[in-house]
Amino acid sequence: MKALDDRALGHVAEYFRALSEPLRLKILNALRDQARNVGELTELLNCSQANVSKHLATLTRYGFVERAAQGTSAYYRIADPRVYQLCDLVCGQMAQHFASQAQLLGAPPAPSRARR
Amino acid sequence: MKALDDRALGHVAEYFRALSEPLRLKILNALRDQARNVGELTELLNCSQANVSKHLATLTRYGFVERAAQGTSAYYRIADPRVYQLCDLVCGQMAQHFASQAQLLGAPPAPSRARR
DNA sequence: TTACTATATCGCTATATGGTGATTGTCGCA
DNA sequence: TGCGACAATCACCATATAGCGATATAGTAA
Repeated sequence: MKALDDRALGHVAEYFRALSEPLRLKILNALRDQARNVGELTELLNCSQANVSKHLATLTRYGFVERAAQGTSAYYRIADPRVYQLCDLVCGQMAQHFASQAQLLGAPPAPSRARR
Repeated sequence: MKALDDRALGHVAEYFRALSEPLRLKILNALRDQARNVGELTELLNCSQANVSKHLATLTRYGFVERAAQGTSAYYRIADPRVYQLCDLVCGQMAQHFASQAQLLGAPPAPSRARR
């Protein structure tokens, strides 16, 4: 990703946006170990079926999950487990960010250089 | 990220959202090799100064960049280079996603084992 | 057929936010 | 002091979208 043209960069932004909704992350988390159908997800996540379907459509469009019809049900499963690498990276970076913020707020001595 | 509570999950979503704007990605890309002030970024990215400032505020809030006042200027630099790891991961996953989509659409022979 | 279930989609509202121009605040210099 | 440059913020508009209830669609079984 040295010199990205605008088009590619827009795609990357869309990719991140697809992961920027708590409910979609919950869905990915619920599918971590097993495929589930819409009804199961609706119950697990405690929200409306329409909403789950809409978010599943988004996740499918970006290739995060795959759909498999089975009778009248639709089972979804993780299409690319590497999405969890992204989440793990973010978690690690967030942890460090929060730690440094806590240090800024709570550290009395303020050793090197403080304030933003 | 095994069992994330809602609070942490919301934070992860916010983190991804911060990276879901093309202009913010452009800024990060422009800061890849060197610190720049707001005026330079405004010219480089060919957009309004107010807009650049707003996005820089967002990037600062989430710890992606750091601000250093210097005279009347404000120089911004990458605070955590690991953000590029995220972008690289996304680029790789996107490339594969597009490749498989192209294969689904246009591939006649489907050589070894098709479809991811 | 008819009835039932499961999922996808539609229409809608409320909210969030990207973008802009104008304004404000701050710093450095004459 | 006043002036000019730079950056941050304000007020506003336009758009995107999460969420909801209602409806449409597809599969299954009687």
